[in-house]
Amino acid sequence: MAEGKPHHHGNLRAALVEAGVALVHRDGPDALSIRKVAAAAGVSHAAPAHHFPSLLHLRTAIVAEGYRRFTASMETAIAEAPNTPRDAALGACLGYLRFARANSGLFDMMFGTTDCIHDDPDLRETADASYAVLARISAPFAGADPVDTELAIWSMIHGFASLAISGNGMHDAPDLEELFLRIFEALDLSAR
Amino acid sequence: MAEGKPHHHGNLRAALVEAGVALVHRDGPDALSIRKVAAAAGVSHAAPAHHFPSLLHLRTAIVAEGYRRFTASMETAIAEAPNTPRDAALGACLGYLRFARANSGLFDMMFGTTDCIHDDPDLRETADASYAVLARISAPFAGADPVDTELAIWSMIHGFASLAISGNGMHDAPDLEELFLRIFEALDLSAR
DNA sequence: CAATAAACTTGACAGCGTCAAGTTACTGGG
DNA sequence: CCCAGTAACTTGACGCTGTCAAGTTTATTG
Repeated sequence: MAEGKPHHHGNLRAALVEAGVALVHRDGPDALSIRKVAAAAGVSHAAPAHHFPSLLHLRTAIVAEGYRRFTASMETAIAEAPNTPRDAALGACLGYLRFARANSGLFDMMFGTTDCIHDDPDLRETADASYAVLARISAPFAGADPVDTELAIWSMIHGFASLAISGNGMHDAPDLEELFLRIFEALDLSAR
Repeated sequence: MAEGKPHHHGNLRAALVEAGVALVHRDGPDALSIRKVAAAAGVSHAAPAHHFPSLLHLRTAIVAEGYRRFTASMETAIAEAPNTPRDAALGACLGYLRFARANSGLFDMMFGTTDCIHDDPDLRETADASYAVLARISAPFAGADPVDTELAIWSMIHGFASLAISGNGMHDAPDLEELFLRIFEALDLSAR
C-alpha cells in the first residue's frame, strides 16, 4: 500500500502544513508563503504545487489542521472540568478561549472570510467535528430548536474570544478567563 | 489655508482610501494592494508612499474609515428602532449585523489581529466612537461593573456577526436577523 | 527488466511593497 | 513679479511572491 513514504521527501504534504502552522504562529497569517514553507521543508519553491494547487489550498489545509487542534483544545478543557452540563459548557468555552489566545493567527484564518476554501472536504470534516463539540455541550440546555441554544453559546464565546485577540483594548484585561466567567453568567441557560 | 486641493491630484489621500474600501468590498482584503489603489486614483505606483509609509498604514486608514461607517450603521438602526432600552440595544445589534454582512471584507480587517496598526490615533478615535455606541445602549442594563454588560452584549453580537459571514454553514439561514432575535433572548438583560 | 507515472527541480514571468533619485507644480518671501 | 524652496508625484530598480512550463530523478507496476 501507499502507507510508506512517497518518492523523495517522505510525506511532504504533512511537512508543509506543519511548517505553515509554525510560520503562521510565529509571524502571522500574512507571512505565510509557499516559498517559505517549501524552504522550511527543504524542497524547491515549486514542490508544494504537487500537493497544493494554489496558496489558497495550502491555507485551507492549515486551517483544517487548526480545527483539529481547536477541537482537541476544547475536549481537553471539558475533560478537566467537573462532570456537570454547566461545567462542561464552560469548559468548552475555556478551551475555545485558550486556543484563540495561544493561536491567534490560526484562529484568524479559521474564521476569516477569504482565507480558505469552505467547500474543501477535509476542512468541512474538521470544522464539523468542532461544531459537534459545541452541539454536544449545548444539548442539555436545548429549547424548542437546539440550534438556538448552540448559536447563543457559540456566538458568546466566539465573540469574546475574537474580541480578546483583536487588539480592541480588552487585550490587557488582568484575567480574561475570570472575566468570561462573569460574561457567561449573562447567558440564561437552564438544563431542561 | 490648506483647505483647497493639494498640488497635483486634489486630496489623493482620501481618494486612495476610497479606492481601497471599494477594492476590499469587491475583491476582499487580500486583493488590496498599493499599486491597484494608486491606479484607481490615476497616480503612479509610488505616489501613495507620501501619504501612507507602508501598506499597513493604508490598511489602517481603510479600517478607520470602516469604523466610521460601522458606527453610522449602528446609529441608523438605533434611530429606526422604538425608543426603549431594549429596542435600542437590539437596534444597535441589527446595525452591527447589517454592516458585517454588507461589508464582510472590511469587517474582517477591522477585527483581524494583523491587518492594522492598533496604536494609530485616527483608528483609536473611530474605534472608540464605535465602542461608545455599545456602551451607551448597554448602560440601562448595567450591573455592578458596566463593562460586564457591555462585553456580554458585544460578545454576543460580534460572535453572531462573525460567524454569520465566515462561511461556517450558517450563511444560508433563511432570516439571520430573525434568528438573532431569538439568540438575543438568551441574554439575561433587565433594566435596573 | 522496461515503461509509466509520480515527485521534485530549474527557469521564467508578471505583480507586489519599497527604496532612491529625478521631475513637476505650488507656495511664500523678497 | 520673480525666484528659491518644498511638497507631490514619476520613473526606475530591487528582491520577494504565486504560478506556469519543461526537464530530471525516483519508485512502482505490468
